[in-house]
Amino acid sequence: MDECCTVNLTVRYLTKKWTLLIILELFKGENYTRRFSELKDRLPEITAKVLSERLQELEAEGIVSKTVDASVVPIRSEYTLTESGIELMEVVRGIKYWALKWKIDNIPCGSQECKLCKL
Amino acid sequence: MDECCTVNLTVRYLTKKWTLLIILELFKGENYTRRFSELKDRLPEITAKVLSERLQELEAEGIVSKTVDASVVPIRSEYTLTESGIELMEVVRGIKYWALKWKIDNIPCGSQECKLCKL
DNA sequence: CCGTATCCGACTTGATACTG
DNA sequence: CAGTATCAAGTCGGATACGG
Repeated sequence: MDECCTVNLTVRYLTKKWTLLIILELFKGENYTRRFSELKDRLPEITAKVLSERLQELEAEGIVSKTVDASVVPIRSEYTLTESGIELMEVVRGIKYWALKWKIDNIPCGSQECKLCKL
Repeated sequence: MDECCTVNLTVRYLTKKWTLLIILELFKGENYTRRFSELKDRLPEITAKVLSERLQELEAEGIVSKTVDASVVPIRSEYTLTESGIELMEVVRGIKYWALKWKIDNIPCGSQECKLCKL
């Protein structure tokens, strides 16, 4: 599979755990931007370790860009969806529409808007 | 995360390794149907164990239906995409379009149609 | 505050072998 | 052909520690 096509490769990293949910959280931020701690707060069960790993992977793929303002204390770092990252939201929306159409009866938080888990 | 909403839960199992690629292979079969060995042949690096596990999960989710003809030797079993499964192709298409738009230069097999990996 | 590093246990996936 | 069993390897989660 190492020598396979782009689409296959793309499925591989987009479907890594947390990746799509991180993209969704960035999308919901002002200017498609969120800070590390904001992401961590909004994805309550992710660990700093995995969040850090995923953000680096997304940056390497050109899906997320990182800016650091070291002139302030404490340091302020922000992660922003790139143009390609924003377009990935179509994939997340596709999953959401499908889930709301076919799995709506399973919603434990009682809302199609998924307020509880901020989705 | 165990007590989270449907969309979140849906992302969780749709993004398990191989799941989307299995759905794609079924979609490409006649009548959205393929046999176990066909799937295995077309997903060259999947193991029988994982393929079996994923198909059972997809069946449990109502995405795939299974039919077995035990009257022939060897036994013939077929897996077919349900209506909801067919609609999941929109998600796969979304990923494919995105990949072809943003990652086209990385294609090692030299084809947008991904002939090498049957994608 | 924003991380990275490490260790470790748990869960997931992979490799191989082996049946009806 | 269509799987299952077993065991090894990889990935993820959780806690903790540490540095910019």
